[in-house]
Amino acid sequence: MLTVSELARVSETTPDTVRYYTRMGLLQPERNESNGYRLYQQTDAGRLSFISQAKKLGFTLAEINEVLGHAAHGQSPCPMVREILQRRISENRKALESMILLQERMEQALLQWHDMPDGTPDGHSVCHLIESFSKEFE
Amino acid sequence: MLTVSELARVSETTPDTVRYYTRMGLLQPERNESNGYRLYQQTDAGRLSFISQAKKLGFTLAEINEVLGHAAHGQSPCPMVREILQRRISENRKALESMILLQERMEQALLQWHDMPDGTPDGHSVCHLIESFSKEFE
DNA sequence: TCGACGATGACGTCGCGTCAAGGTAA
DNA sequence: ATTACCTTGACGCGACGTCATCGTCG
Repeated sequence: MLTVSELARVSETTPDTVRYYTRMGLLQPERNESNGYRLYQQTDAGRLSFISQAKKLGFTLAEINEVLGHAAHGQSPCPMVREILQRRISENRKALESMILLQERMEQALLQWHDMPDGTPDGHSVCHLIESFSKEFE
Repeated sequence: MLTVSELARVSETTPDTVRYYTRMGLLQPERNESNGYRLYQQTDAGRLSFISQAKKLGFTLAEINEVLGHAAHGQSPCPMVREILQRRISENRKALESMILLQERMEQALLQWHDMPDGTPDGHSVCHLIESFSKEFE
């Protein structure tokens, strides 16, 4: 039986994270009745490593929790796992595209600003760099 | 003088967002003393459009607030604006790289799983798809 | 006795969205 | 009287991190 920080150590994570996963229901330790300490089994280390692998594949904790729940009922979680990954891939593709657009906008702005002077704010303008750049889109 | 939703309409945003920006100090409306309603000036529409342009350039609301603060003191916010954008560009580059790595991991996993059957969970395994994939890294 | 560990609970991150309970305007 | 608007305040998101205050272990 392992305490929070023992489990954290063998799993290369932090006690705070172990407590957080426990709060979210991903780990269900027993309790030492005399002092209330959480007590984990050796198999929880495997569970934790499963969790971090799934996170590396882009799964959210809520999704991992579902997967673990299905597995605990003896049902194969594999079809669900495939679906989640499909969904995450298309979501991520969209997010990537908009981040790339942002990056291009930012780099283009810096380039444009290269030869522009700084200005002093007046009633009409806050920062002409940003304002001039915004007119590109109109 | 404009109410929240009037300002929201001319600025193509929502009343909730206007109230949020106000709460964050980005807008400082007067108040109608008789009913407490927020009252914005026409120039706040320009301020709001400045805010959304800056957001499109990757600025956070906190940063925009700083920029507006400098401008209000008559100081040129332009040098700060250049620095922030530089910083944001390198941060974004790192984020992009890790998202691309994630995307590659996810796509590789789906490919590998294509010819693998679903499994039933036992004591040693939750979902062999995820577990088999994790072994790639060891 | 002391320092490292444990517990719970609450609050911070970011940019809003949403909900409730009520007052106001036309 | 109805409906659309306004107010404040609180809570939700995701995945923890951190802090306070306290009890426990070796």
